[in-house]
Amino acid sequence: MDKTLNLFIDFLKKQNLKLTKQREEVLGVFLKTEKHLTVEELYNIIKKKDPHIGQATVFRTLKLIREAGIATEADLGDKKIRYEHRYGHKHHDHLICIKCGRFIEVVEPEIEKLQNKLCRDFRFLVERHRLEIFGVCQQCRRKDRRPKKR
Amino acid sequence: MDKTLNLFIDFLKKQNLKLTKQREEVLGVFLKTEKHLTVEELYNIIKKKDPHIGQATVFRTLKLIREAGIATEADLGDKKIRYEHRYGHKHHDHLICIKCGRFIEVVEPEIEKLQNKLCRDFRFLVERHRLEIFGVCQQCRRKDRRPKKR
DNA sequence: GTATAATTGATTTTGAATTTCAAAATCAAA
DNA sequence: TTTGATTTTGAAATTCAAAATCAATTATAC
Repeated sequence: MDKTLNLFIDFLKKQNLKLTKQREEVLGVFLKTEKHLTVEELYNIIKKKDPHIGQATVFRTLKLIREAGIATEADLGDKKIRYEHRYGHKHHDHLICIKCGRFIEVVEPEIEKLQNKLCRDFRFLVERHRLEIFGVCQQCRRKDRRPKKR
Repeated sequence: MDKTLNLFIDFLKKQNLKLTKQREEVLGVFLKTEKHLTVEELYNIIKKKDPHIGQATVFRTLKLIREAGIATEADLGDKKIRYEHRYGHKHHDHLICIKCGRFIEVVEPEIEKLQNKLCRDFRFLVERHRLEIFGVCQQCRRKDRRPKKR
């Protein structure tokens, strides 16, 4: 947490930006919340602690947090931009259930390796990547197989 | 092309929907255009041939085309939904340049295999997946290295 | 043909993302 | 301190693609 905060402070300094209490609070709550949050969701959480904070501040700070490399955007199928932080999480991909919206975080180092190789072949300098696999999760498949008795 | 049209007709029948000349035209132009199109872009192309067509029709038809499995959504970084058709294209992933927006279509069968294995391990029934790698393409890297002479 | 059900397209509405701008806060220099 | 330049904030407005609405039109089964 403090390590991540310092990372953020360093980033802000580099950009000639200041660490304000709002920015610190947005980062703090964001890191504490283990969810893939939209701007609005995070805003609603923070509003409870500090009713004076504005949506625009949350929006802007979340953007800074992403630029600082502390968060990544995730797309879980709805149209909203979701942010997930990396504090306590390594890079991972997503299996996303199209029935229930549930998602599973997965890592397959072999896939990562092959991706990097692929990019080298194209002389392509990777910054980040995103792999989303859409389908039906185990629970929903079971439900489909055994529909409600009547 | 005709094969794809038949696919679409079958899909429509299954849903109790009708094949209209508008729907046929939208599909036809969409398949002919080798681009990752937004609704608006496709609308503008079709409008030239048939000025009476409405944007809503293109929007709705594109959605049907996707539901029929003929197109997939692609996300090239801007916020707009882009559609790409599969006619003459196998499944592929994208390398997307964050400098110039250019993208490269790539396939790595080993990655596909590993993805499928991963899903089997999680008893996850794959419908589709999307892999986007963001970074800097070869051309832009060259430019960065040799900035304009002065 | 007629009934009925779906489709169309101009238009409006929605909603998330983003911008605007005046007020407030920050901070270095006087 | 006080000042002045600069940044930040937050309420509100704007933007713009996506989606919904609805009366008029069209396709299809009967």
